[in-house]
Amino acid sequence: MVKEKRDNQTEKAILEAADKVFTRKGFAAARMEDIAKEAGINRALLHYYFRSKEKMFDLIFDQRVREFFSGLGEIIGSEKNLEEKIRAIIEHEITILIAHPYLPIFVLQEVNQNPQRMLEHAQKAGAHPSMLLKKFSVQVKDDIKKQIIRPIDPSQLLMNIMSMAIYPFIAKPILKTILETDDTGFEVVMKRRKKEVTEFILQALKV
Amino acid sequence: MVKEKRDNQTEKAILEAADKVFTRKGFAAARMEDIAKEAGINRALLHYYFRSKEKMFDLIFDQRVREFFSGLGEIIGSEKNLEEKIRAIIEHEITILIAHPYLPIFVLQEVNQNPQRMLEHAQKAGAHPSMLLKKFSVQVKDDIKKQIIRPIDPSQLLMNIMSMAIYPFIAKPILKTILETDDTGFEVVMKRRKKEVTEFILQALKV
DNA sequence: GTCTATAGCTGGATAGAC
DNA sequence: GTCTATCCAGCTATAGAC
Repeated sequence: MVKEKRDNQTEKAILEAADKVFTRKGFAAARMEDIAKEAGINRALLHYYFRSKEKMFDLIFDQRVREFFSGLGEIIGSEKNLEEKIRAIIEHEITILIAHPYLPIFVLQEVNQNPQRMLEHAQKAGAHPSMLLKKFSVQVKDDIKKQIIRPIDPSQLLMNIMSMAIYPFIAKPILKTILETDDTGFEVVMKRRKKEVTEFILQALKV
Repeated sequence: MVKEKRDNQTEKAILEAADKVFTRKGFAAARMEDIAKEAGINRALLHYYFRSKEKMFDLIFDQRVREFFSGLGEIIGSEKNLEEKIRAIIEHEITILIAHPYLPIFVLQEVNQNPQRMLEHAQKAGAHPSMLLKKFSVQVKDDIKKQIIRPIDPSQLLMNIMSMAIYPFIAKPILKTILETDDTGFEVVMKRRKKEVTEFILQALKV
């Protein structure tokens, strides 16, 4: 089967447009027309390149899930000590989310509607999520025993770390109101947040 | 204009069904047919009672936004000291969210798609959100000056509190996988979380 | 490879019988 | 007040010209 050669430029434009529209609106509210307009082409061409809305979405979603979980596995699996890992996770998560503020609400919204799908995507993406916690737990318990940190449930600690890094981006519109600021100001607050959250966690763990 | 008497039973059933479907799927993905089936009636009757999908949604959404912000204002406005307020906020938020786990993802998803709307609803609901932060800030700064707690940016502290209370419910499907548990187990973890998070925060604030 | 035109379906809303 | 039947807009997807 010979495949016709495609204009890479168009394909790329479509993917970018699809990403924009899907991440902002979610699957159900996104319209093929929106994507076409964003890409500067017409609807028919979308189908020519990607056949169906679902197929397009799966491509984007898969990529975004990887991004959402990216790095976390490597950091937890690395040889760093606990404090270094906490620093690295916060730094990594917030940096990614400043660049892609719509990422968590998009992924979590779709995951909530179809928990099944996430598992498939996560497995394709590599590491099984429950392994993350196991590795993390061992190290935390070890540090507790050595009295490097005070006693704490490792899963609760991991939840705390992820919560403080990710939630503000999900609540962004609310926070912009509360903080009386705009996108630029929000970004400044999030940058400052890296240091603030790290300190907060380390303080909470002191023996 | 005489209004015909309506069967309260049906209206209530519809509202319950609408709530279920809207909170699980969001506005765009929800179908009137889904709601009708859930309520054990047909589509036409939905329109008879609530005229349009949007009107139904607004009713539900308004109620849910109130619920989402409920209590927070009273707690922050109360005469409690900071530690008591932190304890009360965590207790209150997690208790509500155990009863309505879909609440945050629903509200935040819709708010992200239409930030305008939230402002209207929030104002109808009473207190303007930025006043919350101002009140909280005064108290935090005061406690810092008195050396009751260590120095910290009040908005970052408020974000930390809200993040740790709310985020796990948004990430519930992911957490269920990571923790290798089901709905019941998740609830147990969240109940334990009340104490864990409160301690975590108070530790982090120690001078 | 890209466009216009249109088929075909889904889902919100209304009319009208009971 | 509740149902069946139907309308109509909006959307995905395809056919076919260029």
